[in-house]
Amino acid sequence: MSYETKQRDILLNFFKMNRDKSFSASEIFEKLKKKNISLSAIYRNLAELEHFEKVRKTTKNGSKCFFYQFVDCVECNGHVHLSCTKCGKIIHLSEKDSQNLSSSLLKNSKFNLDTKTAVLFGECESCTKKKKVGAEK
Amino acid sequence: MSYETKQRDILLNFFKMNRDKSFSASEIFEKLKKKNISLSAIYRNLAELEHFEKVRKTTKNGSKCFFYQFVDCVECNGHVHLSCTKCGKIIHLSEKDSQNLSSSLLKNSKFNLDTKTAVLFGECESCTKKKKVGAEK
DNA sequence: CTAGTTGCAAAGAGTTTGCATGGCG
DNA sequence: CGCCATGCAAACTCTTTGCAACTAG
Repeated sequence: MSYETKQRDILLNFFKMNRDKSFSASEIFEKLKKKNISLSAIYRNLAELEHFEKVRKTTKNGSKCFFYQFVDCVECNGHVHLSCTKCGKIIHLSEKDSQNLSSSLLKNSKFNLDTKTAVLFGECESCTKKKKVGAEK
Repeated sequence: MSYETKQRDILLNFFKMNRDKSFSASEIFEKLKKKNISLSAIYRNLAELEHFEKVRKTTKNGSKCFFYQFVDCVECNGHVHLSCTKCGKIIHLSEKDSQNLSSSLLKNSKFNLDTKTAVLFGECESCTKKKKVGAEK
């Protein structure tokens, strides 16, 4: 990661404008189509950014492709992330809650949670609300 | 799922002999090579078994393929699973711990954890021990 | 100018599907 | 016998890679 290219900027800007969401490579490609950045440039830059821990690569249950989320801060490595399977929103579990989770797993199940990569899937508050509203009709 | 075929039996037996582990389709294919079951039969039966909730399809961070684990009991739908990224072992978090986790996420982050599909990655007890032994050399 | 980066197209992995054949009931 | 499942190969999707052209420093 030595040159500052147009494509790298485009991609980083995209992530900065879309904090707390995760995207697949092709979603990014679609959304940046007008800006002329090739899919392979996206993949290569994502790999770079992942290597330098600016972006995290995650899997989403059921989906066959990878999702990428911006890791804004160093602290992101210290806490677990929640990911809404409906809208893709990322929720940062507080450091305290992450540690509680991690230590209770260690204590009760002798299991070393990998907080760097752990992602819990579910439904966020607003999507749960939406669903209820829909059901009331 | 109406006929009871040789291949279906082979696959189910394989899972029954390997409880608490998860496998990719090609791993299963390799291990059952001698028994003559085609990859596509494996995929099709896995899909069937998943549909009837006998098998759960999960993703493993970093790996590009799906992993399948046997869902032995109905209760498997009520608790969260831990998966060791080193040896593939599946640990069933107790119902109580699962509920604690789920309800604390709901309370603190307004997040509805999907316990049916949630899988936490990390390292199990024996793999953690092995690592330490290796380091002591 | 030199080395890193891009775009394109081809190659790869994992998974799915179409179709003729074969086996369960 | 009729229908479902199998095996094979081809198709598909997502991702990676090789290479020549391009560009930042």
